[in-house]
Amino acid sequence: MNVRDAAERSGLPSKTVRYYDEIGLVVPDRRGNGYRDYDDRAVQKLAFLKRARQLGFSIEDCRHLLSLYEDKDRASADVKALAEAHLKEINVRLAELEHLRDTLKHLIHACHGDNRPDCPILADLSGKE
Amino acid sequence: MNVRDAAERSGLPSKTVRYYDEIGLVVPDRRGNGYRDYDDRAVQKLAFLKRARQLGFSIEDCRHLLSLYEDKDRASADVKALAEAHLKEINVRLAELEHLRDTLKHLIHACHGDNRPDCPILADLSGKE
DNA sequence: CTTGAGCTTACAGTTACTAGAACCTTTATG
DNA sequence: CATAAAGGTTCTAGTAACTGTAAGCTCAAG
Repeated sequence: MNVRDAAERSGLPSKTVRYYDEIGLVVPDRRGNGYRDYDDRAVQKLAFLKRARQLGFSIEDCRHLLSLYEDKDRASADVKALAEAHLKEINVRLAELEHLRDTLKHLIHACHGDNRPDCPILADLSGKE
Repeated sequence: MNVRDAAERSGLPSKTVRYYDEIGLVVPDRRGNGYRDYDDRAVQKLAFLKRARQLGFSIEDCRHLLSLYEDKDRASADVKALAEAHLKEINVRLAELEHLRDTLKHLIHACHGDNRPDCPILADLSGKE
């Protein structure tokens, strides 16, 4: 099937599907006219990628996951290790983001928000600590 | 003072300080030999930027904040609105990240992680739902 | 046969830097 | 005074993961 159909079935934009071909993630066959030709297996891989990307795995992680996915004899320990490393990163990002939110919340609360030029947000940003 | 000193005092890498000059965020004077020459005011602005970037404001937000910071007659309502919009984005990101973490946690827990090729993480990624 | 949709490639732009190369200036030392 | 190290300059390219745009080829329908 053509790229558009593969894109629709996998839920990705066609631009992205072409991009995944370009970087060698999912390389389709080509027809006589040069058009990409995706089969069901390729569409499955694209859908797999969409899900993995949504879960925040990087493209390189995805490449790895895809090869494990392809490999019937892969060890699930490999996959688990990858997922665990990823979870760790997510927890770090979460903590940072929460801290950031608290700081911002505090600043917004302290800011009167009227037309007086005195503003605690700017005061904090300028390093009043 | 030279770029290195300005960088050290503001807590930014000198590369970044030069970059901020290039994009017109903090443009220092130049000496006869072409060297950048930062004064205390410029260093203050750099430090301001560091803090604002740490809080997750984009460069364009920072440009806006900087002009408000410079403007003695700015309305703190403007700053507050910017901060509130930013907080909203952060909350969205937080919710997404939390959801992601829960999914991943669940998957890792369900994965036995030994050498058997059967792996629930890959099963989920392939769209078993 | 023409029109329009859909395919192709290639190149630029996005964000916020970072790395490296080639070259110039200043400062410290023998 | 010569020189070498340290630090300054600009420029280009690379990063992640696409997205947008343009020029041009192919195909299906009327």
